[in-house]
Amino acid sequence: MSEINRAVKGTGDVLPEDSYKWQLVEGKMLETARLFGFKEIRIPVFEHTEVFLRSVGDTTDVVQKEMYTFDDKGGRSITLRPEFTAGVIRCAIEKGLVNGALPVKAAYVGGCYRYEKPQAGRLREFHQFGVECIGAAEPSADAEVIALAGQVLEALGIEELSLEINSIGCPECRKEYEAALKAYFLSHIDSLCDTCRDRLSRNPMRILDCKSPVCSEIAAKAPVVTDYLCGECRSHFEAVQSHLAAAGIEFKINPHIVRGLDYYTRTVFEFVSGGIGAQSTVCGGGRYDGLISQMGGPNIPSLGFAMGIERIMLLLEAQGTKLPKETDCDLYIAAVDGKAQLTATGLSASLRRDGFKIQTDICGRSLKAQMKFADKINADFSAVIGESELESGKVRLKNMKTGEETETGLNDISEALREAIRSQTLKELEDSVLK
RNA sequence: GUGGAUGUAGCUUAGUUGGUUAAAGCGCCAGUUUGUGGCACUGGAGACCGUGGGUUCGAGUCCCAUCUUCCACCCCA
Repeated sequence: MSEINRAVKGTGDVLPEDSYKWQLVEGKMLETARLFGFKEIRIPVFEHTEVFLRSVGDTTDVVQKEMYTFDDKGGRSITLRPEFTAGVIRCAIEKGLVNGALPVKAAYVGGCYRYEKPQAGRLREFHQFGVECIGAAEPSADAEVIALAGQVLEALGIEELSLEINSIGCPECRKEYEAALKAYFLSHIDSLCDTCRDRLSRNPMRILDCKSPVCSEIAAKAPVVTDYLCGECRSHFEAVQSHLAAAGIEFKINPHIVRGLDYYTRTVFEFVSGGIGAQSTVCGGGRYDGLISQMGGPNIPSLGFAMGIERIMLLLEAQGTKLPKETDCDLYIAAVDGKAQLTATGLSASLRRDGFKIQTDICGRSLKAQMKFADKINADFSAVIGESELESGKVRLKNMKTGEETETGLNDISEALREAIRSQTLKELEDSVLK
């Protein structure tokens, strides 16, 4: 296949038959966010490159090797968003939200772009749902944001996830910790793997979650962040835990959680799953108190999380979760000849205005083929228009599941259809209750 | 970016030690006597065998390169 009929590497399509799943999942996410007071924000897919350099951090992998950056025709350096936080914060500062009533609670859904080597659960265009809670410093805010993430995952029916939390302190206490960590790993430098030796100078905290058996054995005895937290950070972390307990949320403290974006401070957390291979983090987030001032805004705190929608889809798939699907077609109107088709066109138009999902033949097929098609698209009811119907002014509504037919006037079809749908759904409801 | 695997009709696959017009199931379209779906039967369309080179009288089958997808690492959602 040539380029013209091949999707770009690491991108995917959502087909018409599958889009309802995405609508359902995204709808559930935003709906749950609203329960917590988070309203949807929509920001551009691209920003000035500087926005990401300043926020995500210019030493991170995301910025150094994964951004889609280009110059536009006006000579501006533009980057496709690799994540949402930077853009949301930019918007909040630019539009003055940070000077208004706090906290600002914003939720988002949309595509992100990272030049990565694709594999299952990791794409070049992927989609995130997430929230930003701006201007809330209290530990209860951390707990609320974590609770929201948890409730979204619960509402989607995702099973067997574990919540892991950690505190990586403020810039002050982290400095001390990193020094201690460096000293510790330096004493074991001969045993560390190559990548970890490299990490020692750049970001020693990353060694903590190295998968190599030797490194993780060394890491297990390494100094623990939480022992180096300053008084304020320590009591903040403890209070977060109390609030999580009060909200009835189970969690595990994992001192090895390290987030790869520079802006994180204090609380960091992940929801991790076992079932979808190496890309096990379904949701990640935390606090970033310095980010807004770092981006030229006032000195106010902020926090949030993001979850990968494709990974959630993978989980739902792996669990075998059946997402409820609405009917695609209330009534299929079949026509036996050209004259009848004209009537069918008129009838379709008027019934659609009444809010029904109507399909009729637009391929010039035989009656039999039309019925087959009605069956294929799962039409709930069908009706045939032909000479006798045109003469008598009456049609029979056929229930495609039971085969039952009810006669009605051509002019009363709207009411008859409404009634037929109602009694059918009632019947199905009874059946499901009896079961 | 590093390592490993994969690639045959829309989908799932078969294809013998390289040998004539590349199979099957599902799906799609049409028909089984004229106005009714699901079942069955019959027929049809649909594949430059991922792509480009090479070896050979001859390659889906062998070699090289390249791309895709997948797996692990890296990183992250």
